[in-house]
Amino acid sequence: MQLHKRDVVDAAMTLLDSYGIADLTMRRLARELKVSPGALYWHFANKQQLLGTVADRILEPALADEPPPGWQQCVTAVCSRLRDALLAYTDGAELVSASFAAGQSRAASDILARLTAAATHAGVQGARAERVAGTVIYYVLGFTADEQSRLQWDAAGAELPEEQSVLTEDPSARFRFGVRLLVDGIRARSSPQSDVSQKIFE
Amino acid sequence: MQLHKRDVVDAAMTLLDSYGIADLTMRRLARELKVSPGALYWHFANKQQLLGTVADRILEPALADEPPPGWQQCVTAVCSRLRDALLAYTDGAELVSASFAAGQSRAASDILARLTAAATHAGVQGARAERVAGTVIYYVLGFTADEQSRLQWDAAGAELPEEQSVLTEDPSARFRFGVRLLVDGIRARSSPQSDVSQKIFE
DNA sequence: ACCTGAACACCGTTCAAGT
DNA sequence: ACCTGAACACCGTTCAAGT
Repeated sequence: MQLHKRDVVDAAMTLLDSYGIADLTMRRLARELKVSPGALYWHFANKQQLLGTVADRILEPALADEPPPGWQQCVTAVCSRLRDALLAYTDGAELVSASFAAGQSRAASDILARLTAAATHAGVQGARAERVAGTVIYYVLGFTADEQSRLQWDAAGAELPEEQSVLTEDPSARFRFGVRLLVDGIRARSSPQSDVSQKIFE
Repeated sequence: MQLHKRDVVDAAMTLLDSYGIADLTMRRLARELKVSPGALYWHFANKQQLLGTVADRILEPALADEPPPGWQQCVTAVCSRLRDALLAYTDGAELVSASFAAGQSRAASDILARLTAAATHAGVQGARAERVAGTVIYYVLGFTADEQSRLQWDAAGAELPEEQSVLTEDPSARFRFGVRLLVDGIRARSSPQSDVSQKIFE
């Protein structure tokens, strides 16, 4: 029977979670679907576009329900749901990072929009709210990609060197710590009159 | 005459800056050096290791002189020198991000160490200082990779859509804004008695 | 409209064999 | 010690031709 976009993305998700991003190739995907490689190019313009669609699916659960009211709770919730969604698939963070950077994921843009709204609600003026949202996203993607690569390196055997132990212990706590750092920063940004750095840097 | 590690890295830097990371392949590099592809594997274990060495060279200017005293000035200086170093080569941010994530760049670790020292100096306790340093690095790499990709997309023709204009205007100011956000966060973290979020989140 | 088959122009890595 | 040549097992993408 006919090949649909949905089937392609389903197969891509399975491939990704089973073997990782390096094995998510157009040829491998075609083989799994028992079609010729060229068939995929009827449904997707190129690999980047396909990966963008995969990214959207990974991020779906992170967008499932409305974020809570109150900008701090909103930022915290959006970040932790984003991280959870990324961790749910092998190499999820790496794939979404790439698609976000390439501007190929609608879902990623939606998440950015929620963070921007939260920053505005926190009292950050106009265009600055977008910058705040960007800063937060960079952190979550960077942190989670790092966490996930260590996790997988770890799972694939081998004791960790002493030195790295502090970096792998309680990632959730380390993550929340960074989020709070950003929230504290936003609070300081949003009320310039109480902000010492204004004098120093501007 | 003999092929030395130095020559390989020199050629790699030229290739990177002229054609970007996608064209920095082992085979292309070998062709440029007029050797067989296999020759490179006498000097480097694999491509990842070679890219790590390239990352170290990109970061060299960022480590050239000691950071200023005073933790805020130190964080600000390390961040802006890091960004400058990354922007000096085509796809520099992307390459260094990958090598940093893979733990293949000594220079990247050195920069992390400087930020950790600054955080400690700011009064952040023990292991938390490393987390702060990580948060800052994720931001700088994420921001700069994004900035650079927009720059290059831009340079390669095509007017930008209205919507994206706010994201491309004055990147240096946007960058400093994010750094200040982090600095403000660090200040709040370092003096918990004056930190409202302690009550809310802990 | 949707897909096959085959081609094009590449990859990273290995390794016997040469000097 | 250092490098060649050739092979192995792949890539993404295109496109005439088929149904």
